[in-house]
Amino acid sequence: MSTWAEHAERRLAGAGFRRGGARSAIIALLDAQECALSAYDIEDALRGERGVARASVYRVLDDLGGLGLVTRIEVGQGTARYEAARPGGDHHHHMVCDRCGEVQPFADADLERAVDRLAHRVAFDVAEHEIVLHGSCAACRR
Amino acid sequence: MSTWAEHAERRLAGAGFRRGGARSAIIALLDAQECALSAYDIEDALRGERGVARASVYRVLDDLGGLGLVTRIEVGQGTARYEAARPGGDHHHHMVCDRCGEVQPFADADLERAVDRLAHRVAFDVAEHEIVLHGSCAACRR
DNA sequence: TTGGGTGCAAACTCTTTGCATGCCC
DNA sequence: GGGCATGCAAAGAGTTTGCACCCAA
Repeated sequence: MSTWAEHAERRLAGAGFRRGGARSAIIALLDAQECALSAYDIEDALRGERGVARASVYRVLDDLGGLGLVTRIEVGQGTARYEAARPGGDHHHHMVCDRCGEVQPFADADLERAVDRLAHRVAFDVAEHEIVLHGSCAACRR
Repeated sequence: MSTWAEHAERRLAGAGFRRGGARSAIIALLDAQECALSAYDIEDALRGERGVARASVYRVLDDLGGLGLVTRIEVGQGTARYEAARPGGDHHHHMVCDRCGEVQPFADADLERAVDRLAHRVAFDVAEHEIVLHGSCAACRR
């Protein structure tokens, strides 16, 4: 058993990447999150401790994405979000509050089964799926 | 029984909008589509017959979206797509080929039921949902 | 020492906004 | 004639790229 950060660093090393301060900081940050962060969130969160250039944020996320270590989600509003792709059962999707922009994760086995069944029926080689619920969160609904 | 274009024009008039050539052209184009178009697709398709400025494309799509007449979908790649929201049973979702970018619609009653059941269980007022399958289309898979 | 990793700044893409003109009512 | 609809151009936001410097190997 090891953390996702360790797993990611190992995979990167195995893929021929060198180590780097910016990348390690981003990986550690992602590992500590419960839900997806935008590139700006990441840049902002790291501003204090060491600072990472925006370009590096995108480059690192792209590298991690290429190895399947992070998942990129689009919740609308034109900003992509990224989260650690932990191996094994943490598969989940997102609810987005269209008023305040909050993003909350949820998981539903029924839904996953329905997607799996569907994936076998279509003329598409389905590798991933993304489900986004839009609406109002408890605080905004009132 | 009437076309979606007529329906849309009527709703716009009812909401206090005036008529306009650019908007009618966009509405007619959307009505003729089977699947979602990007803003660029729309500008491009209309270039010959009358030409519509990019700004107008976005403004019209925004107006239509505000009245619930079009659905905006995000399939990744940072570009939004829009399609006519026809009242009644044409609810569907999309499969995106990550290699060639093709977007294909699909519908699945099982999936819809699972989403509906889920929507009742979560601490969110779910208004809409979007499901995107990523993978390879038949042509790219080979 | 070598080449990948990073920072900075500029470029790019998609989208929105400001303002002047034109058309619907 | 009045005011929304439209076109054009510039501004914004998010993301990508070019290039020089730095650091891991």
